[in-house]
Amino acid sequence: MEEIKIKVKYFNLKYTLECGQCFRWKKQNEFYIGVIKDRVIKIKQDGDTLYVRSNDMNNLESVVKEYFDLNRDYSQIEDRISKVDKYVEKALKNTSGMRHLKQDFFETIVSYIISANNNIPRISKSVNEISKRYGKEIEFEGEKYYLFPTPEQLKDVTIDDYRACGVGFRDKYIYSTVKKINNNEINLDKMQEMDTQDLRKELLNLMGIGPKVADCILLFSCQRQEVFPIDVWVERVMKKLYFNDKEVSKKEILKYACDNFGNDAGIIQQHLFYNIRENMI
DNA sequence: TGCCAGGCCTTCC
DNA sequence: GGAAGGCATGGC
Repeated sequence: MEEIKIKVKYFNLKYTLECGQCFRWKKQNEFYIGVIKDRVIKIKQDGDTLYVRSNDMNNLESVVKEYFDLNRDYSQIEDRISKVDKYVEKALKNTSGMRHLKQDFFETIVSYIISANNNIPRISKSVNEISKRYGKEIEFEGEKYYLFPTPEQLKDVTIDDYRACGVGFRDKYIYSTVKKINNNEINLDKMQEMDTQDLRKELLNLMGIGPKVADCILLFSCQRQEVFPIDVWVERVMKKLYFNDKEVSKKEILKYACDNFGNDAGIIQQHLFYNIRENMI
C-alpha cells in the first residue's frame, strides 16, 4: 500500500471535515474518503501526522496541502481569535484545528444552491446523485467513486433531470447557472481572481444565490475569511450569546460581527456554528 | 399530521 | 428597501 505522510500543526481532520462545510466525504473506519480535484483521497490523522492514499500519487502532498489550507499558519489566527471574547475562546477550545477548505469552485456553487432551506443529509444525497449520474467514475481499492461533473458534462442535463436527483425546487437554479457558464456569460476562472466584493456581486447575480449562499461559497471555496454567512444556526447562536435572545435582524447581527470579529469573522462564524450544532456552547 | 431544514424568489407595499 | 408567502422533499 503506497501512502504518504504529512506533518501538521493546528489541524484537526475530523473537525475540518465534519463541521458542515463539505458534503461528500465519507467516514470509513479511521479513514475519510473523498474526492479532491480529479482523484480519490483516503486520509486519516494520528496525532500530528496525516496518512494519505490515492489512486493518483503524483504530486499528492501539494494537492492535499492546498485543499486543507495546510500552507497557512493557523497558530497566529487561533491565538488572535481566542482573545476576541469569552464565547469565541470557549468555542475555539472545543474545535481547535478546524480549517476552511479550498473546495472546487463549481462544485461549491452547485452544492450551496442546493443547501437553501435544506438539511445536510439531503444536500449530500443530491450532490452524490449528480456526481454518480454525470461525473467521471474512478475505481480505487475495489470501490467506485465519482468526480463532481464539469459544467461541460452537464450541458445537456435538463431541469427535470436535476429534479430527479432530489434537489426539489432548486432544479431551475442549477440549470440556469450551468447554462450561464456554458454560454460564457460568466467565467469561473476570472471570477476567482476578483476582489471579494466584486466576486460577491457576481455570485449574487446567479439564480438561487442570495447573501448566505454567496458567503458560504466565498468562505468554503475561495478562502475569503472576512465574510460572515448567517443561517438559522448562526442567527440562533449570535442571538443567544450577544443579544440576550431578543429578536434582531440579520443586518444587526452582521454589524456586530463586522465590528467585533473583523477580518476573522468567517473563521469565528464556523467555530460558533459547529459548537452550537454539537451542543457544546 | 405538522413542522423544520446551512434561503431564495416573487410579489407587493 | 423591507415584509410576507410559497416552495420540493424527507425526517422526526
